[in-house]
Amino acid sequence: MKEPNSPDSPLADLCRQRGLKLTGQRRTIAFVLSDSDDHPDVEELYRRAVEVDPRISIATVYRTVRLFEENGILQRRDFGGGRARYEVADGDHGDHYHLIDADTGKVIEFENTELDSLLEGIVRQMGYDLVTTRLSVVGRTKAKTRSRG
Amino acid sequence: MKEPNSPDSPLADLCRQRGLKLTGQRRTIAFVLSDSDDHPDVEELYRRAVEVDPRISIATVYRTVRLFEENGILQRRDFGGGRARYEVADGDHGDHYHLIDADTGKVIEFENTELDSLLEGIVRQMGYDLVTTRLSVVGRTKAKTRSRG
DNA sequence: ATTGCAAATGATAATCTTTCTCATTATCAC
DNA sequence: GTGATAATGAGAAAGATTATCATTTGCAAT
Ligand SMILES: [Mn+2]
Ligand SMILES: [Mn+2]
Ligand SMILES: [Zn+2]
Ligand SMILES: [Zn+2]
Repeated sequence: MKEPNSPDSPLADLCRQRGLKLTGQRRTIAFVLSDSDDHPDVEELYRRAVEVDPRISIATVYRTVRLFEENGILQRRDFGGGRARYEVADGDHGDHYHLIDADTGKVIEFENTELDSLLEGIVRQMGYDLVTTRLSVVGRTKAKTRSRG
Repeated sequence: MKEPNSPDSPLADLCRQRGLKLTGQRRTIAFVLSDSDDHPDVEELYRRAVEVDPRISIATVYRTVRLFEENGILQRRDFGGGRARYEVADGDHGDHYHLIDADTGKVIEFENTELDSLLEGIVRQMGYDLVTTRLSVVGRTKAKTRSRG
């Protein structure tokens, strides 16, 4: 019986560094995540993982994203669609915010240091240390022809 | 049979203004909401409503918050606890943001016009009109004695 | 390479929040 | 007050996530 091995990936290495047991399923999910540059939910991750290795269950995908999130490898996002979405907590990708197109649902990332420090300052002034910022803005394209699309 | 009538409230008036049928249950829920200055979830609203009028079901609370939200009377909030929370969309209360205490879960409201216009500007510069801002920050009190609390 | 054991997996049940169904009841314009 | 219409209550159903448990696997020590 041939075992479909996924190639190693940056996330698989991270897995080892954290002392997590590197199973075939985790290698596959790590590979899929490293290969993604969007914000898939668990169902979508499951679809992509099955392409690479059919011996995987959605329960394991749920377990693995939770594990990865607890270990700082993944970030969970809530764009309000009922299901959580995930992206790699990448050091060089950097912290960023999300603009969601109200009509298409498309997610556009942006960074803004002025926003970073403004939020820092507001929270500090209220006597707190900033732990997490949960921010997404919904917008509609200005010059969009509406009403007969 | 005596029918426990809730007093009218600002929200009950809004109900009428929008042409919504003003049932006893809606009057009760409107009263409870007008009486609240926090961010209750549906279960909590249900508890408060039953105090006023036991002839109410949680299904109706769910239906009513949805109706009120669709009519701009309520705002739905997501503070990440799994259930939606609600507060009155009050004109004079004004738009505001939320700081959540990481240790206690307490929700602290704040306004900041600089943040308002910065977000406006960022979104406009990306070619969009700002529709909704979903922002909450999690913070931890600076001078809190941790680790043996 | 084999063994052994703790940990992970797959399949599915359970949980949790929210919505839906449908028979009954209440609102409101007349 | 009557009647058409919409709202309600109770519970089923849906959708997302977590828990259960028998089986399999990774991996450290032999
Ligand atoms: Mn949510
Ligand atoms: Mn079910
Ligand atoms: Zn992102
Ligand atoms: Zn508020």
